[in-house]
Amino acid sequence: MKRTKIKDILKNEESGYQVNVKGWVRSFRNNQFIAINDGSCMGNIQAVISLETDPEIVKNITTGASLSIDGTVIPSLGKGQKVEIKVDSITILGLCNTEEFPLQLKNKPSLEYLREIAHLRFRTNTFGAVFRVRHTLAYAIHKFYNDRGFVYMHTPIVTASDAEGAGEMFCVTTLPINNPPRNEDGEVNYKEDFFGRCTNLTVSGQLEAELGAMAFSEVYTFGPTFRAENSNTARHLAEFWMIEPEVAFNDIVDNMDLAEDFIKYVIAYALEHNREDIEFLATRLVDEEKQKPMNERSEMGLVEKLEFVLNNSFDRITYTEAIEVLLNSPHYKKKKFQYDVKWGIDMQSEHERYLVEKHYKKPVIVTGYPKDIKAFYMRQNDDGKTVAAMDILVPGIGELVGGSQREERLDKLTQRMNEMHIPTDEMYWYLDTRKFGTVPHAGFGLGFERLVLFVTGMTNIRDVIPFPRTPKNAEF
RNA sequence: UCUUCCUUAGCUCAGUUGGUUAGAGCAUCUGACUGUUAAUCAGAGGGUCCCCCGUUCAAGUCGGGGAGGGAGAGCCA
Repeated sequence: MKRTKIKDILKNEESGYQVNVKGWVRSFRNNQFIAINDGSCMGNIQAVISLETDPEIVKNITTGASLSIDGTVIPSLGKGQKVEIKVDSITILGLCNTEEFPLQLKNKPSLEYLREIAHLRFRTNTFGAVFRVRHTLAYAIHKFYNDRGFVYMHTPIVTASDAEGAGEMFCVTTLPINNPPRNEDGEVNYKEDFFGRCTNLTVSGQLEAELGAMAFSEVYTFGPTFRAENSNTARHLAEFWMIEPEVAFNDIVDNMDLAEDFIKYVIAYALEHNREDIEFLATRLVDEEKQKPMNERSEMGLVEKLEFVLNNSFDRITYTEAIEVLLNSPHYKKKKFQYDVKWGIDMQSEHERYLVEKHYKKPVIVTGYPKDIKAFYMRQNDDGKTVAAMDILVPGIGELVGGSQREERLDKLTQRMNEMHIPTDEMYWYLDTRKFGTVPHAGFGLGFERLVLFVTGMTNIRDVIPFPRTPKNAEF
């Protein structure tokens, strides 16, 4: 018989038909009641076996074992579920030795412990929900851009471009690490390396995406990026996924509109299609926050927070206004900021958090940053001091999006590159876009895992990517 | 990389002023159980108290060093 997904049985609530179900045992009670989960949804189906079932089989129905069950869907005789399966025949597909199985669901294992058994943690309610939501968000991202006529562009993972200077990079080489070939001056001779030059894992697909935008008008990338920074925080990974749309003919305001529409679209899509998972994560969050003192708990539940974001427009302020808000804040006057506030600073997390969590209490888009704290490719404003950059700051996460209108004027761009000591000769291919039919254009980058954090209410980024890569950790 | 907290049974945690044989709940094992919902009931087994060095008659407990983890910070997405 063809397998039926548990999600479909639970959803249509009908009874009186034969099914085959396959999945893993979540619990087995009273020698009769098997709670089976196949990952298709949060819920388990209850399969009821007869007390005359072969004791050899009953013995092997243990938490974690995999089963195939044939039976009839009937209205449940007990409370707690509408339908259940009356089992006709049962096959153990894979045994699970309970003495060795490290996942004891009844103990509510900590997230930290589950991280150590990341290969098994998908079998918990929490991680099941997180990774179903992650999938839905990824799908919604492609759907959003596809529906708007964007071309999904695959930018390279291995790159020779180190121009952006967006942090430390991982070197990609096939040279022997102990004894690499060297030039006369003692430097490693990359001419003998696989690509004939020094190559790295990409830190961003933006520059390549700009090349695509100069032909397709609107493109986006969605792929892995790598940073070899020694950052040990709940918001950083060495390997993470980033979405980077790039749109020709867009200015900074179009860019903000796109980013806001995009974020709202994917949140709405997840709320619609993974309501049950998000509601479970919401109760999980409430439980977790019970450990915290009152003043550190969230004011809104997870679902309310997401709906609030959907139903309110993001506040849009300039960097200059943001600094004024900070300078006029009671927090500043009581000298509660650790870092000084004045025009020209690169705002610290404490400043961003104050703006977004205490002052505006919703997502905020900050534009017009000082040019000296931003990248070379951002378009210079007429004031000569600021650039058309935009960051979207979100409660609990900080910077979710960073983007800008790009500098499309060749002379201004090369001048800025020279000032910042970026080699224009190596970047000829990038500058060619400005030489041959340049147009105003804009784009942004959104860290996928930070989006997943926001939507799931999880607080550590290692818990929203299946196999996190962080300093000193690449197991599994 | 910095600050700070933590590390005791498979998991989550108690452990008093340094003092006999280190405890609990859950999990596991054995048995019971014809409607359970984190099933329940009875019994049993289970410890390199993170590692090293030191103080002491005596260290899970005190001191120093190291490792691992959490939270915050820097950098950023």
